[in-house]
Amino acid sequence: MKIDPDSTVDLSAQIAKAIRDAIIAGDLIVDQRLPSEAELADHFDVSRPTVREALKRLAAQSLIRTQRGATGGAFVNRLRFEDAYAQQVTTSTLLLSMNAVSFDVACEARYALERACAPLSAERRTPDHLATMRAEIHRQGQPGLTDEAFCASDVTFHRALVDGAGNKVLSYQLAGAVEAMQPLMNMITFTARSREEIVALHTDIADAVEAQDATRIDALLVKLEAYTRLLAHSVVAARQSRKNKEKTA
Amino acid sequence: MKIDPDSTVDLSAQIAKAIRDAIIAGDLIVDQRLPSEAELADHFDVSRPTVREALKRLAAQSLIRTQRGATGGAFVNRLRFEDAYAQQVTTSTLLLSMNAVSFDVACEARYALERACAPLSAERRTPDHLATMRAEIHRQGQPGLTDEAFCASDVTFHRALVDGAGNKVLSYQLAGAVEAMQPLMNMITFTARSREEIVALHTDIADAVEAQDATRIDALLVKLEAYTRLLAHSVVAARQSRKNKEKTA
DNA sequence: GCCAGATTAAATGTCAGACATTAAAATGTA
DNA sequence: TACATTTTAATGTCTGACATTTAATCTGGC
Repeated sequence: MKIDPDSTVDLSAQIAKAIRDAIIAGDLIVDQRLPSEAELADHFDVSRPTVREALKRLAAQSLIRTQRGATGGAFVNRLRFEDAYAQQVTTSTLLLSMNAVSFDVACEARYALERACAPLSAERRTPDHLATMRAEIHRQGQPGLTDEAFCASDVTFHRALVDGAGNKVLSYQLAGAVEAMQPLMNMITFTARSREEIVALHTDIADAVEAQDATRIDALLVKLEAYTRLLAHSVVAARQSRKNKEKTA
Repeated sequence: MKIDPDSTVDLSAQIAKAIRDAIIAGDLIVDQRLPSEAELADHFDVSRPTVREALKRLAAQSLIRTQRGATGGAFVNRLRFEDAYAQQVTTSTLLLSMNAVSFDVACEARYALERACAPLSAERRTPDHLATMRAEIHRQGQPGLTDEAFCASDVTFHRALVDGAGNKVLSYQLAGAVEAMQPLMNMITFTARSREEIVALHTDIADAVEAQDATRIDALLVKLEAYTRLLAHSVVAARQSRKNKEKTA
C-alpha cells in the first residue's frame, strides 16, 4: 500500500483509496484489524490527523468500524445488506432530487424493476410476505391516514412484493428504486377516491401473488403504474392551472 | 443544526449527520457554500480537526466537494449519475464478496433486472447503442483475448443494452447489478467453444434489439442466463473433482 | 488457590496552535 | 487599460498534548 506525496490529491483521499483497494482486492479480510493510527501514520509517513481523516472516509462507506479501548482499532467491516440498503436509499433519493429527475422517468424505472421481480415472487412468496401485504392493504384503507403514512405503507407493501422473490441481491437493488420514489410520491395528494382505486389494485395484486399468477401480477403492475402516473399528472396540471389563475388575477 | 456533546457517538459522525440531513431536507442547496471549517468548529463548539473529519465523511459520499484558496471552502455537490455509479459498483461488489453470495443468486438478480430493460431498450435504442453492441461482439470474437478482457467486453455489451432503455435511473440501478458480477464471472474460464456460443447469443440479441423484437430479446436473455449458469456450474464441478482427486492421491 | 478490586497499558477521541499551500481578489505600476 | 505583485482567506498538514474507553494485568485478602 503506497501513496504519492507529490500528487495534488489530498493525502487522506489517497490513503483511503489505498486501504479501500486492499479491501476490495481481498488483501484485508472481514474482521481483520488494521494497524493502529500511529502505525498507519508511520507507514504512510503522514501525521495521525491525516490518517484519521482517511479512516473516517472509509467509515462513512461502512467499509470499516472502529473500537476504542486497549484491544480497539479499525476493523474491516462486513458490509451488511441493511447497511448497503440505507446508503443506497440516501444516494438514490439525492440523485433524484438533485438531478431533477421527472416523476415519469423514476416511475418507469421503478415499475420496470418491480415487474422483473414478479415472476420470482409469484413462485417463492411465503405466507409472511402475503401477511405483510394484506396488513398494509388494511392500513391503507383506514380513514384519517395522512398522505405520508399512506405512502410509507405503499412502500412497505411493494417491498414485501419484492422481497417475495427471495433474492437478497434483487431486494437490495430495488430498495433504492422503490424508496427513492417516496419523496416524489409525497407530492401527490391522495383523495379518498384515488386511495380506494389503489387499495383495489393492491388487493388484486395480493390475490394474484397468492394464486402465484405471474402474468396477472405483471398486468396489474402495468395498471398501477399507469394510474400512478395519471395521478401525478393531475397534480401537476392542478398546480399549473392555479398558477395561471394567479397570473390573470 | 445541533449535536449532543454528551452522546457516546463520535462528534464527527454527529456533525456529518447534521449536515447530511440538512442537505437531504433541502436546507442546503446544490453549489451552496458551507461555512468555513473555523466557523463550523465555532458553531458546533468543537475543534477544527473534528469538523474536518466530519467533512471528509461527507466527501466520501460525494455529498460535498472542497476547494482551496481564498474563495474556497466546502460546497454542496451535485450528485452526478457517474459518481453514484462508481459508488454503487464498489458497494455491490463488496456486498457480493463479503456475504458469500452465490453465483446463482447474483446471476438471477442480474438477468431479472436486465430483462426488465429489454422492452424499453427494444423501443428506444439508438444507432449508438447498436454500434457499441456490434463492436463488443467483434472484440469478443478476437482470438488471444484474455478472460478478463472478455468479461470486461461482456459488461460493456450488456451496459449498452441497458442504456438503450434511455432511462438514466434504470441505468444507474443496473450498473451495480451488472458490474458487481464481474469478479464472479472472472472465476470462469471461457473456452473457445463457450466463447463462440456466447458471441452467437450476443449476435442474436443485437439483431433482436435492432429489429425491436422485445419478446425475442427476453427469450435470448433467458437462454444466456441458463448458459452462463451452466458454465459456472461446470467450473465448480471441475474444481470439486480435482479436489477429490488430490484427496485420494 | 481464587476472586474482586485497583492499576496499567494501548488504543481511539478530542483539542490547541502553528505553518504550508492554494487561488482569488485587491493593489500597484508601466 | 493591461499586467505583475501583494494580500488575504481558505483548506491541507503537522506536532504534541490530554481525555476517554476498554481489556488485560496486577495485587491484596479470603
